[in-house]
Amino acid sequence: MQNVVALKRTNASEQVAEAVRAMIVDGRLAEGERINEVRLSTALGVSRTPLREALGRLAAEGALTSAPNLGYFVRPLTLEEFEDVYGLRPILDPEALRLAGLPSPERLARLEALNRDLAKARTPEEAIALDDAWHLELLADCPNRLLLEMIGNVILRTRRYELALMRETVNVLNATGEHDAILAALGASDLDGACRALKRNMQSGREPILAWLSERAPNPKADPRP
Amino acid sequence: MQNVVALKRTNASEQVAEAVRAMIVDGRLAEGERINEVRLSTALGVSRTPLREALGRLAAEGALTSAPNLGYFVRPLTLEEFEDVYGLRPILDPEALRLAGLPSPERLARLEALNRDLAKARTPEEAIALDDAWHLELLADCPNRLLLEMIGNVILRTRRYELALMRETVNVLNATGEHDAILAALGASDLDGACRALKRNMQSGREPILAWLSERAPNPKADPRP
DNA sequence: ATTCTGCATACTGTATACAGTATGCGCAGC
DNA sequence: GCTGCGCATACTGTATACAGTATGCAGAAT
Repeated sequence: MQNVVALKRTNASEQVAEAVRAMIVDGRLAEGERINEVRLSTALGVSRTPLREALGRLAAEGALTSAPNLGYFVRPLTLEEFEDVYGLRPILDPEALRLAGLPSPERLARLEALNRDLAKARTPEEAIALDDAWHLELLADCPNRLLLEMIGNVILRTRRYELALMRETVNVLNATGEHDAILAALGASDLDGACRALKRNMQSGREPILAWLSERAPNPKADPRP
Repeated sequence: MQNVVALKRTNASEQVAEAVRAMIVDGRLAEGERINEVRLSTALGVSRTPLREALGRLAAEGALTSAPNLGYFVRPLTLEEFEDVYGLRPILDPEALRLAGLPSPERLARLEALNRDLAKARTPEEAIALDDAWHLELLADCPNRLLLEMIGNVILRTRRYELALMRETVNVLNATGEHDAILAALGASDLDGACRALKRNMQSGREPILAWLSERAPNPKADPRP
């Protein structure tokens, strides 16, 4: 693992966790797939020990599931997890915004710039990354770091669903209008209105994914064991 | 936490994680204490590998912190974490109750019984355990299991603070009245009123701990490195 | 042809060995 | 006496070895 840029971080398992997390959210590890520890560890250039520690952390985060004597599996995309994960953001995000308070002019300008970039995004990956960045920027002043951490985790879990939908159906995320509404309220110093608009924004992404999920019936070729 | 039923416990690291988690919340491992992996693993009768996997999970849960090349430390009780953790429950719990809806008569009866037991509790440990059980029972019908899991984790993190306060000052938790108010609203089918009362209940425990925390200045004898 | 049984194989779970880094103490130098 | 350097020690981070369990296949029995 010495080929990784700078060894500022002495910790291999941390880097491995990051790498595997990325492989999961962008689909290089398919949903339901069983993790072969030997293959994956050699592919990453580390031994099984740090890989397993990383897998354990990812399981705690919800990206993986584990089955005794079978090992780890990439968590399948299910209606149940989707309902849970998407049900949380309309709760968490508005509260975080309320705690963050009205944004500074600089932050407001960055939010508007990000939103313009989002309108110009062409690939699903780009659009989702910019949308996520916009929301994290919106909440950056929230003093409750634990709440922010939870939101970050929830964002990662939603990303898999959004990516899967956008790749299978050419549905392009169009949240710039909703973002504008939030920014307008913030510009008018209407924090409460912004929270309400944010809540609506967090609920609106739900329907298309829900429809797609419930119509694709059983999981494609995923190992359904966990 | 997420393994509610666990049919077959073949897994050592899981049991180790549970054991160490208990040692942390009830104070057998002091706040800020550095974890000696060799000592702890032999004390638990396992090797370092499963212990380390457990420690990694506990770090992900927030019970431990890790420092490169120094290992794991029991997370110290800090004002910052306290504000974060206690700030979350007034957000999460009422939303979970709203999703759970009005309780069945059986659940209502169990809640009243638990509350009577709580009124008779004599030790801090007993009172806290009953209070936690009451809240989990209140929210048991919440369909969002992920939200429940988060609340469970937050409860564990608050428990350390409540225990520490009650052991150092003879302050006895007295939440039965607030619980009664919630139950009264639920009995009158006033879900919204119950949610508001629950929010107040979640905020009221804050002040005494806050006062105690800010007056005890620097950490007692804890290693402040992490 | 089908089903059951036993074996070979592959992979996980755990223990242990080894290397690299932080830490504390003693000793030299001032 | 005080400070700085260097070595000894202890502990973490990682690799590897070993044991136990699940899985798939082949061959026998029906």
